[in-house]
Amino acid sequence: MVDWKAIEEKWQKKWSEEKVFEPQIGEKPKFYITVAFPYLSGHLHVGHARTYTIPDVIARFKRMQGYNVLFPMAWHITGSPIVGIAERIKHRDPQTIFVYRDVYKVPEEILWTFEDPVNIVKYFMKAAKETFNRAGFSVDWSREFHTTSLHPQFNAFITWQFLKLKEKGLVVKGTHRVRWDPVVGTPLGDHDLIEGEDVQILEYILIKFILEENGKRIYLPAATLRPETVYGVTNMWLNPDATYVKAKVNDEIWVISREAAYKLSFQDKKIEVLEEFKGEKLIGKWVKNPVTGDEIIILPADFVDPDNATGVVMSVPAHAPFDHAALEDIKKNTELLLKYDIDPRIVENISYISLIKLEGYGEFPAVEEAQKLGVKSQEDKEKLEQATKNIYKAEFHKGVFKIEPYKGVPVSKVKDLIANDMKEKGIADMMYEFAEKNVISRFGNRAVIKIIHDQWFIDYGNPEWKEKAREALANMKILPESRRAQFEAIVEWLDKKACARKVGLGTSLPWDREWVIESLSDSTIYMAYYTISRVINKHGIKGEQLIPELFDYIFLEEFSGAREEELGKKTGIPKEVIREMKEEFEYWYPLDWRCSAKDLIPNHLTFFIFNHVAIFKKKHWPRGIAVNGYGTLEGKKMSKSKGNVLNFIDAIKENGADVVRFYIMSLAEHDSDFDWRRAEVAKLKGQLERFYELIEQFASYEIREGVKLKDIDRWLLHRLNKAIYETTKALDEFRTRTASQWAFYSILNDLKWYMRRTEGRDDDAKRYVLRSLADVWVRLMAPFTPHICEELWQKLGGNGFVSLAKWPEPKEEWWNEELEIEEEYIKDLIDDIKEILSVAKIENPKRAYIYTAEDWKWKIAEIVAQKKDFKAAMSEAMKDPEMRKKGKEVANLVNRLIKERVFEVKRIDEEKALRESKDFIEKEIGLEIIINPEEDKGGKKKQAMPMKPAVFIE
RNA sequence: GCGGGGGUUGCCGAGCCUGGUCAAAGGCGGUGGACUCAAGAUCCACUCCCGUAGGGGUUCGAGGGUUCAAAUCCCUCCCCCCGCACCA
Repeated sequence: MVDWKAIEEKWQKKWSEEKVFEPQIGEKPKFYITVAFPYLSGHLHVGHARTYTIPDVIARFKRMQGYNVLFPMAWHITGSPIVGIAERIKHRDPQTIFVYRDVYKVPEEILWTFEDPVNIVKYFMKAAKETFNRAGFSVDWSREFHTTSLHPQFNAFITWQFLKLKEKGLVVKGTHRVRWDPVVGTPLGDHDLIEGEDVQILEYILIKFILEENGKRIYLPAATLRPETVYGVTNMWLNPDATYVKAKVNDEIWVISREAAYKLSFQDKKIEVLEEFKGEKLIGKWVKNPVTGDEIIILPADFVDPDNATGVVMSVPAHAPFDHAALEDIKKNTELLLKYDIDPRIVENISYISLIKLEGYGEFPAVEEAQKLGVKSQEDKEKLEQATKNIYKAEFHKGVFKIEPYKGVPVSKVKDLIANDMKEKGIADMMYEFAEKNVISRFGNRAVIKIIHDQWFIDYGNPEWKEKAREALANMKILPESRRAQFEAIVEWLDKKACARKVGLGTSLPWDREWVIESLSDSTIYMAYYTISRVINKHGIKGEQLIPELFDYIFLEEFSGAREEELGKKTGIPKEVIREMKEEFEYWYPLDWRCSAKDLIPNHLTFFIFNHVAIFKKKHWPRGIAVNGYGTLEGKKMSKSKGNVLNFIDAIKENGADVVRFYIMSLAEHDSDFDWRRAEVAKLKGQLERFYELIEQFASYEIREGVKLKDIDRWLLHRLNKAIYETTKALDEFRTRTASQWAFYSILNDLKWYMRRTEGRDDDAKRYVLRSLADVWVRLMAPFTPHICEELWQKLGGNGFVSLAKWPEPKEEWWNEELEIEEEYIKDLIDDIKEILSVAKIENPKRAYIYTAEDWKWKIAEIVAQKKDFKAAMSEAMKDPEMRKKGKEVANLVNRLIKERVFEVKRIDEEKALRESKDFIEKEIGLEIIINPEEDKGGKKKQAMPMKPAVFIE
């Protein structure tokens, strides 16, 4: 049995004592890799383990390749969730207590101290650090820090960052729409909602139809998502039973539903209700279309929902199935019309106005679609929904507008064009509305949409900035490369991003102290801070000493003794120390790799690019991003609220760090997800134990010089070379799964085969080969399973730490492609014979006769491989008089080889290979074999082809 | 709706970018065998269908197309997952 825990503790202690992972700047080429620091509202789980193990494996790999590697870590505690948790603990919220006591296993006496958010942060920072140490991460802890004003030095850095952004005009103030609790008076984030987290916010265009009343202008703002259809309005719809109001809206008089008046009061509208009445009051009146000037009649419609947008709807029956159905219904309903004193002939005479040319449809797509789906009346709501969806989609994507002045413009473009034109002329307004009704805050109130002012934004929409971000991205490596498209799309799409709020932990905006910089905005360039963090920690530099000018010098200016002198005086930091910081930054920057899980692509990782290009010189722009996928647990998504979580630390305690590391690395690659299965982990543990025992055994073998190797020995060394080559290639691209397959499984399988092939042998050659293999294998595995590899490296008598040992490289003299082909040849032959035995059901087989392809067949194969064409190959072959003698046979063979496209031929000595492996083949198939006898048994001889000998079994 | 990514043999998951060597890697599961007093572990074989000589047939979401040749390229359709911001 392997004592995982003892081995892990032993080596973790040694690494730490000897500061193996605390690089000093120097002459060696540097390699700087970071990973998104964790937000510490709880323990890390095995999904996180993936994100952090990848960069560690890469760091270890590059370190062994001779790079000076920096892999630092810090903690993110910015934001409101931790404050919210403290709040909920204080109020003894059962769900929160369940998560912290039962899922995260926080001891009771500590749990109650969590009423203070600072204690939560302290507890989980400590826990996370312990977890990372116990995972064997090669982190340089001398650079550790955490965010927010609780860390004055980092606070000073973020202050500097925001001053820079402000200076460049990239932080701006503006208005913004938010989900809002109208009772409590607070913005609502996703986690503040008990219902409706994913409800969209729609932007309705309000088109102000004009109602003349006693010579006064009153507006009926019809709400629509299709402003272009204003040209096809035939009538208006109001719900006769709903309550409407006449209200003073800013300086105009509007008629809207009572609900709309309430909602609009949050959207920059000063509302004063003058009068309330039922919709029926306006039925039968006439209003004027502000765009076309048409006079149209207001008709009654039950389907108009006063709780959606303004409750005022314009009717476009040619292009809106609902309007069409309702209009046809009402045409037949003379009784209803008479009730409102409307002359039925007026309605009868309403004619549809066609606006959009749509391929596959005639004048009135809505009418056709309704018919097609079998709509009988406006009561067929489901069918009408479907028809609306179909028409909307089709017209939007394929429709062409046909009314001047927009004739010929695609609907997808004309929509915004018309809306903007109307807004400019003051005949249209807009209104935000939820796509669904039930959006409920955690306080139990129905949310509204509010427009807030004075919000600070980072202006990612700035065109010059975008251009620089594009440039940086184009020059970066993205892994996997297939994610680049997403990055590009996000860069284009990003616009103003609110960067500060009034609650939570963080750094204050330097020019507006009541605002706290939010978490996605204070985590974009901290990789630069790591470079100087060691010096700051070492010399105990205080936050107030880190003045903006000092950061300017370190990060943005050229080396200057005079500046250092000057800044030394200003800050009280010795100028040598300032020089040290400057050197660290210049040495380590730019960052080589940024790692994170894929969920951060649309925000953090892209902000990371933007902020770097905004602040730093081009030579310091980041070089690469690698993203990874998530993890599930036994096929299910991990969810702490359901308790379905495996904490990283618990996984380590259960299985050992090396097992967990290797398991996670071997499961999935790049951005695909992995699934943690207990049974498989246990299996892997067994395999790694066997690995340990094998190496231990091989360690006792001496390497003797000058041993004579057999083919199969050299075969194994060749395969080992290949494993080295492929592992290295995979790790260069962060493909940990492929790498682990080559570094472990491939070698294990080859070793099994080798043992089978050499059963009974125990000689110097075998011992030499196995010992050589051990030496390589341990180093290939070291990035994945560093602890047991250190232990094994010691047993192998290696120098120093395996963590710092030289990464293996293929040995020129070990390559032997031919042997690999020969070995495949033997395997194939054994398979063939076994198949014959099973298919032919030969009774009592005694021996197998093997015939290899005659020399001329090889020659023909080589000619075909070269010529790749029947005629050319034949004429080449016929130059040889020997070949001419068997012209027909040659032609047949050439024909067949061409047909089968056997264009890659590497000649081996088949008979030699067979004789070398004769005993083995006989043992495997349980028959005597006779190689190339004189006699042509069973007339099979002629069937022999290159690489495929003929076989006859008797 | 917008944006990104997918649908592969019982399951998970490679391969598809650079068409042929793909019935399609690897793992899991399953079946049989070796070992063992036995179990476990380990090792070996098989695991789409058919087949008394190493072969043949039908597959890679659906339907078309390009090609001597397509899981791989093009078009159309269906289905699924993720993100859409002030939230870490």
